[in-house]
Amino acid sequence: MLQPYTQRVVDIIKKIPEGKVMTYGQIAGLAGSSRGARQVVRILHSLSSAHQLPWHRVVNAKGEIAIQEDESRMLQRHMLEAEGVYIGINGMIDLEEYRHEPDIPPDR
DNA sequence: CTAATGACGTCCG
DNA sequence: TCGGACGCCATTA
Repeated sequence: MLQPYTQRVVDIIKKIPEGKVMTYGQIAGLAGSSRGARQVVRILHSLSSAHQLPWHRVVNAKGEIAIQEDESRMLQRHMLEAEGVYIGINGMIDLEEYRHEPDIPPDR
């Protein structure tokens, strides 16, 4: 069993639809800790492969791909473009257009 | 109990 | 506008 907070983060990430993205801070807030972005990072590191998580739909607050490692960074970019998410010349995604807004409000 | 981790966010010069 | 310092915090060791 996963810890409660971890479980909520996982559930939220799994609900991000194709062609949309969410930021770390946004996910953390919906899970109950608006400043828990770093937990989301840890979760992606430890559970992305085991839980069928669409990790590529998670980007930082600026709309950039957060990962530094080149291989995975390009992979993520391709995955997003394949879903119709256009990434600008500076590596920026237009959050106004692609950010996923769940109907459920943040509980904290 | 403390220390470390981490693909972040925000403030300030 | 940009980069660096610092804050943050659930979870694990």
